Amino acid sequence: METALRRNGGASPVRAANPAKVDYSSRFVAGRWITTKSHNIAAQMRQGIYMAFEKVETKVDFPSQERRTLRFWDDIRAFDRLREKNRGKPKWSFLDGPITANNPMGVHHAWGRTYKDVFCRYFAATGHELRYQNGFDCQGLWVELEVEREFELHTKADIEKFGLDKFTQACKDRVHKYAAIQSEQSQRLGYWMDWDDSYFTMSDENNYTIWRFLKKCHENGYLYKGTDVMPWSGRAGCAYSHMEIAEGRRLVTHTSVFVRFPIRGRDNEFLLVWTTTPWTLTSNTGCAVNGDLQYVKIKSKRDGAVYYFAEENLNFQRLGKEFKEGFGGKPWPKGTPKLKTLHQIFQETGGYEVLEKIKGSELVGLTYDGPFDELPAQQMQGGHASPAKLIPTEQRNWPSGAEGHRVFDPGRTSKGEAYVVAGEGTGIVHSAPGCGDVDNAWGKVQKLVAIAPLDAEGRFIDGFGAFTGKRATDSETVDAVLESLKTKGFLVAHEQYPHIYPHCWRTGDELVFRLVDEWYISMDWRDEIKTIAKQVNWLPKSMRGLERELDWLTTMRDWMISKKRYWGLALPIWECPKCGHFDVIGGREELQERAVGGWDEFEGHSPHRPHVDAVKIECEKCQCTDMSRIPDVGNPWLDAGIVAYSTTRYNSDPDYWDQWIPADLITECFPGQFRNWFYAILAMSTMMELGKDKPRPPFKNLLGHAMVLNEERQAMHKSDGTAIWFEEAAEQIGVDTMRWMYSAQTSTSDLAFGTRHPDEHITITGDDGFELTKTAGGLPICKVTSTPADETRRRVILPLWNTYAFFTNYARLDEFDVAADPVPHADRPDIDRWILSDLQLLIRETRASFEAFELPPVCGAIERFIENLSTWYIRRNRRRFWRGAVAGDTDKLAAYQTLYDVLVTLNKLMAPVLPFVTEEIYQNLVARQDSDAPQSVHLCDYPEANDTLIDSALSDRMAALLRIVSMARSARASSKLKVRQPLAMVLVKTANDNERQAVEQDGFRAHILEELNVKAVEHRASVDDLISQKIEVNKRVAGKKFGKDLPAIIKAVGKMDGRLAAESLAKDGCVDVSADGQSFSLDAADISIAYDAGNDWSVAVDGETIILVDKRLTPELIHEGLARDVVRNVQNLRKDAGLNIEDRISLSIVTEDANLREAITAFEGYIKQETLSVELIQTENTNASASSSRVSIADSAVQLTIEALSIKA
RNA sequence: GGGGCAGUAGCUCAGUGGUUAGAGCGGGUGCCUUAUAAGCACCAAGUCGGUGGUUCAAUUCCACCCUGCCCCA
Repeated sequence: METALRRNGGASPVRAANPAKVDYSSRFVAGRWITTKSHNIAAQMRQGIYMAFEKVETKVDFPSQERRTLRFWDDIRAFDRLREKNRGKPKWSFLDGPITANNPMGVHHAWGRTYKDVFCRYFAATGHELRYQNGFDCQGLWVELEVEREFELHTKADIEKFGLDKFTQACKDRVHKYAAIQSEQSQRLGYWMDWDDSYFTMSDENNYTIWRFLKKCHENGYLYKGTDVMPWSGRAGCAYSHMEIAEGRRLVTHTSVFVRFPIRGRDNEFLLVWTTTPWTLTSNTGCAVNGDLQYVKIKSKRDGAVYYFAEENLNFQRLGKEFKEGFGGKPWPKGTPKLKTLHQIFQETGGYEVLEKIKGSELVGLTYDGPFDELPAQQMQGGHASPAKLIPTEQRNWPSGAEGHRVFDPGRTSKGEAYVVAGEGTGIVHSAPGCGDVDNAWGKVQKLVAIAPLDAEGRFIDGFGAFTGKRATDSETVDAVLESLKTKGFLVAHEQYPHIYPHCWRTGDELVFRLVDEWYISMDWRDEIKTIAKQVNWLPKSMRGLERELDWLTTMRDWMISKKRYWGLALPIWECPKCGHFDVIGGREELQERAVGGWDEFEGHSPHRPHVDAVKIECEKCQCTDMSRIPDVGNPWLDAGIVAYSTTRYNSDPDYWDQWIPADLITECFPGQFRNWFYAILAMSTMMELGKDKPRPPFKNLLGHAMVLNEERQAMHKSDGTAIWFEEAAEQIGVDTMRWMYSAQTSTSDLAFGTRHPDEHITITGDDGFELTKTAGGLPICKVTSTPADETRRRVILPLWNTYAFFTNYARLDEFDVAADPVPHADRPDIDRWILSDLQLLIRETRASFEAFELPPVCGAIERFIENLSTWYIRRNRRRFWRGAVAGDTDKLAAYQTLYDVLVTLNKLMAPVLPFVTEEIYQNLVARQDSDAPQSVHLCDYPEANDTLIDSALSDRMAALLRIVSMARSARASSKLKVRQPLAMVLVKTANDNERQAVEQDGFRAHILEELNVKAVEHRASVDDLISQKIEVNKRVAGKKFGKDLPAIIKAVGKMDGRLAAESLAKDGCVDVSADGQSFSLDAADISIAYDAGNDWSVAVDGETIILVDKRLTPELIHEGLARDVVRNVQNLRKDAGLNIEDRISLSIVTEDANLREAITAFEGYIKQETLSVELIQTENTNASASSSRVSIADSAVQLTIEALSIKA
């Protein structure tokens, strides 16, 4: 049952926090968020007021508007209605990867959550029933560590004193607290989920389904207990799996030592050994050499001691490259000296001589005195460990460490590479099977005992003399080891050695290596997982996800699933204290059946420590009734890996599971997940399917995305205050903008989101009375800047909004009726049919990209469309909207109907990505006009392309027109005549039929005339009679080629006929010139062709297209240009005076420039019409008023005065 | 040490065995505006990481090397 998933701890705090039931803003009234009465359209819609378009302001506080839209959705129960609408329709299954419920959301969480919401909205809009189940990841060390911090618990002993019951309850409480906060924040993002039905990985259902999985592993023989030397954190008190240590590698400097081991049976001869972890020398039992390697035998002059080590190491500059270049971007630590070569070390101590060179194989079999043979641990047969059972039975009669020290050759790896090589060390490797994983493996083969020196806290156990009780990683311990080595004559040299060393990724503790028993799942079934992985469509393609996952599956070791901690999955492994037999329990019922004690104590509790630990079962082998659960908890990736089964009622309702799995989509941030969630869910699902006829993958499509960085492209960290909290970004940037940023970003590229300014504490306020000074985590709100967000707003949100505002505000004035009979499509002008055609293409493209789970092309196509709409369609058609109302003006009606349809459809196309602003637009454009329309844009069907409206020939012609206009603008610009100055003529030598039609067809030509402010445009087959071509030498390129001959070549080229040269270049690709009696061939790189149209024409050339603009001015043209200057200045004045666009004015103009006065008189009608002037008075009196302005037109002083009249248009 | 990916303009990145290698941002200059905190046009000395090789032709294919990131050891 799904409900079982949130039964934990009885109460359901998420329900209580759910704003779908509680007024969104009221939660924050106490001290922070305050909401005033709504002014937006959505608010009016709630009251059922239908009327003409609401006036649209062009300056909008988008975050405030978003908050009001959230309330609107609550009020109309928009999400519930969407689910009702789609109930019973074909299923589309999204499976959520659980978010760690341990802290409030940061801005980086919003990327994946945007993807999730966008696809769910799209597939809902295309008529699918969805499961809207969000998930919280609850169990694991990260929660424990936060709880430890909260209650100031420093060690595992502290926790046990505190009480496991209390401790795990505190962990549950923390998870519930942050799950509630994250739910809240997600809703602010516009994430539509069933927030009452979130799953929690700590739920009974989730844990028992993992039990079932583990039992299946056991039944197949894949579960085993092993001992291994694992990276271990003394602070956290647990081993780290190989999956985890990668997270915490840091550059640190350790004291490394050169130590000499006296060879037994030889006088004054030593093995030279080197290590960066001197404390492990206490547990040395062997030395590894490479039998094929050349070794050297030298004699130190100081004391006559003889040393053996690899020949290559004598002069090897250790870390030479790192000293110069640093460690992968991290510089060599300051103050750490350059490392010495062995040659230097021996020279500095009196010099040495090389006695002979020998093969490594000659060293094999030598025995030696170890550096700490006096310790009891070194003298114990079979080695030493605590607890003693860590020593495998077969080893218990092996000779003690001190007795057994021996030189051996470990040979080669499975890939055929030698284990021991010369280089950083000495070619003789100190081996401590109790302190290293490779050493441990060698020891088993060589019969060298393991001495495991450390306890759970990383301290020396009994048997280590003065070291017992000391922490291995403390610097005093290192000093004590050095002192002891020195006293006993073992120390040759020590140094500061920088290297990348693993650390505990949570506590920062230096990891040590410790012999432990842990539980593993064998990976002998990795091929089965690969088969499942291959059934998944890994996206984006360029992530090469399948390859990366298969790579991991090939190389990964057995999966260590145990952790010696408290808060997590109780591993269902019961072990017999008498005979060592273990069994795995597959569920609660099975446990109850097998229980022979402790059930009462467990009954009524979730399967967590400590209560589940009380249950005892009977051993099938020895019939004792004392089998107890192992104290370990599970690896947290087990928790997240089972959700394809635990959240879909696999155990209780197989039909339900069958309908929803495989899921259509999962999507997560990919770095790390190939070996974490992606791996865990694939592996666990494979096991659950094992033995079925048709094993199914848990999901069909996997969409990954990269990481969020700060604007300097560096990782954001909570610790240094650079991580941006969700609400800081949401309320400063607006979530629509954020969602677009994430959706438009190439999925595989990290997003340089923005910068948090940790020292700039601010209060965010909104025009809805909103006030926010603290984050959900109680921290001060800091200023966030974001260039990509500003860019997105400028490029997408504002053009959309302003286009909408343009339409709406004119439609209001004109009382445009959306229900009017449509002007037949065939009767609409070219430009209308063009934008409608492009709109259909846009619909096709967005649908196709959504279906392919590719958001960047959706956003890219929409951005291009908005740009065309805003900078071409609207700009070209403005006058159709400005015209006064005339009965039967179908052209104007066509313009309104076209733009209306475009906006309404575009708005629906964008709704999944920008749910807020599209809702606002929809309410005004559609819902307000039509009481039968769906109440929300998110209840509308996604647009479908009308193929009959697609006219590709028209699109091609429009593209040709745009190219011609762009080129002509360029020609005009080079003429230095501003566009306000009308010109007589533009000539176009066209390159193809589309261009020719664009020039000659009325519907297109008119745009050229207006756009360029010219009186005529003509097509010409040739313009050779008007322009000349000039060839010039590209001196930089040609100079390198011709050297000293260049001056003569330049001279010769200057005399050439430009047209012939150009023809030659076009035909042969070169131009031949003779200079100084020599012949040179110039190619295209050596020369450039300039077009010179003389003084009368200005020219632009691109490929075959040539455009000429007539620069000759007549007095009439000059007058018209002046008149347009006047109009422009009056319009500015109108704007400054705050007049409405429809207000009439009285205009008076004072100037002494006779030419200007003449122009004004000649174009009086035009000026009055354009400026809505009822009267135009030219006087010589200066009558300054508020709406008066002195301007300069054609270098003459002019005073313009306007006065608003109360006459309406 | 092994494997993978990447290295192209100040920045972020497209792209290609074949004319003069592109886009956006940033910078500069000019223009336009009765929707737009906008917009438009133009301007730019790029060793296409390096060295060899294949080829008529290499930024593109091959080899080696350097650098960065990721994975594994």
